[in-house]
Amino acid sequence: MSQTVDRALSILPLLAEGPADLGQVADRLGVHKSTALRLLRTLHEHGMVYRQSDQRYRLGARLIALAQEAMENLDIREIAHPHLVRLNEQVGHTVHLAVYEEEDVLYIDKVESRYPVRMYSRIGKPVAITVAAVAKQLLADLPEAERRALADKLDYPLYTARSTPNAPAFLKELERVREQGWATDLGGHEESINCVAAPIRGADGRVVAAMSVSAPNVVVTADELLTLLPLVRRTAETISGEYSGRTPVKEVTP
Amino acid sequence: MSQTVDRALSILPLLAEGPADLGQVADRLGVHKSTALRLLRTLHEHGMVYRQSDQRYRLGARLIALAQEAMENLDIREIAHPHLVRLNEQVGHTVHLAVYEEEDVLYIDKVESRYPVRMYSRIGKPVAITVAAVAKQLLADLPEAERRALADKLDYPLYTARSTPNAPAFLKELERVREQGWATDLGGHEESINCVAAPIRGADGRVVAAMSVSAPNVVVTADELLTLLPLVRRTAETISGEYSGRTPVKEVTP
DNA sequence: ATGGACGTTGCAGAGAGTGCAACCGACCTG
DNA sequence: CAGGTCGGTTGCACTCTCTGCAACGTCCAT
Repeated sequence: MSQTVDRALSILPLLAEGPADLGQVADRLGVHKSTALRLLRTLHEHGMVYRQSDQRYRLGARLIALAQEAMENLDIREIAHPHLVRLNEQVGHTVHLAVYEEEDVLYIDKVESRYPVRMYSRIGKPVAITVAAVAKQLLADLPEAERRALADKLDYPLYTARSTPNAPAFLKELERVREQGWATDLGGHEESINCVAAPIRGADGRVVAAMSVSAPNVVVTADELLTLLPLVRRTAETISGEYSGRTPVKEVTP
Repeated sequence: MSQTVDRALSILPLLAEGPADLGQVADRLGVHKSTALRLLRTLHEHGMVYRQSDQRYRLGARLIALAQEAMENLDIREIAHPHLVRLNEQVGHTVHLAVYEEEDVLYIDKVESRYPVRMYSRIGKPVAITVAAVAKQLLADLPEAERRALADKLDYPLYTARSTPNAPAFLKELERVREQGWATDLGGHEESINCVAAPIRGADGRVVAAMSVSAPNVVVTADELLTLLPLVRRTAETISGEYSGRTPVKEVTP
């Protein structure tokens, strides 16, 4: 809608790939160097990009700090956190909280496994959308049309032999998740890692977030992990209650 | 430098404070509603802001994902990580890695304590710049003029009785850190938490990052923590060597 | 020296962004 | 249910801002 801002913002994902110099930025934007320079300068003033010692640009600290604030302000995160911790204390495995937002699924909270073998993931990191249990859980709740459109648009990388192979399979899986009210990922992302996920719903019944418990095969088998499902669902249910205001929470004097 | 982009970027920190509606954004920017609308639309297209169900805007998922990528691409982080993990295995306490960048100090990596009592901090979070050991370590290396200018500009919140109270005290402290080559925070941020930090230097000798070990009083006393100093410094030294290319690291075929 | 690569600056022209005013729809209120 | 208000949205004419160009400066390698 706004050309200048559009161009400036296009620089960011470009720099996210790695540092680039003025010429490279100008080329990839398809604008004159002087134009790119002015845009970069403005981004720089706001701390969104940083000029490293070799004069090349990379993403800046303010961007990271902003993202941090953005996450801390998500109230679902605040409400869910203590419950995630408690669940982690009970089961010992890694617990994740994720949200869906306009074609992205992001982990927004994580409590680390107490076992030495841990799963790699990071808060803020986009989730493997076609296979992760939380992603399935979140997408399963989209309106039919949106779900189909998204499924068609996605890539289906074969992380493992059990990864979701294509759109029809994905849609079928989402349908199942929708009906049963929980989701799994059994080695679809990493051969040896299984997850079970449950939905967190707002007052209107829509899924606002999803949480999951993940554990590697070497610690518990998939079957053993599934026995935790009732506990996971109950936790999600508790969080839903608190989030939607059904459960009275302690008042905070302003 | 570029008015439009400048305005658009100014919206982000504003939304970081919490969700806002169109009118509020327009007011705080000092522009007409229609202008604010167009800016927000552009930001929205890039996923930098998100329109929640009550029509208000908040920061979007793409911003968080971008920041994530930005951090993963910091090569100091990549190099340091295994060493931080190893140190954590040896001492058990929380290990942090932080960088300074244009008036911000950020944690860019963290390995959690293995003790149940943990320190609150988060990757990407701006550090308490006037008291944290890593912050002192990083600022101590700034050129004299810049250090003074920054010290004057900062606020000196009294987190505890031992917090750095003002600019002169801070500068004196930085001077000491500079000379001794390590830094501490003994209850200056949180009454019961102590940290020791050491610098990581690039090939030119400049400090590029700082690392620290933090532990609460209830686990080890400040004196006990200080006995770990040689180990911390040695680790920092090893990372410096690898980062500056003095230590040959395994080649990666392109 | 000399050429090239890269970043930077000043300028004039034009295209993009701006504010205005009117519109729309939702929501209250009398 | 008419009338008011409030918030978001749209079309338009004006003009201010951004753009690309060309020239310049600097550094490096030849």
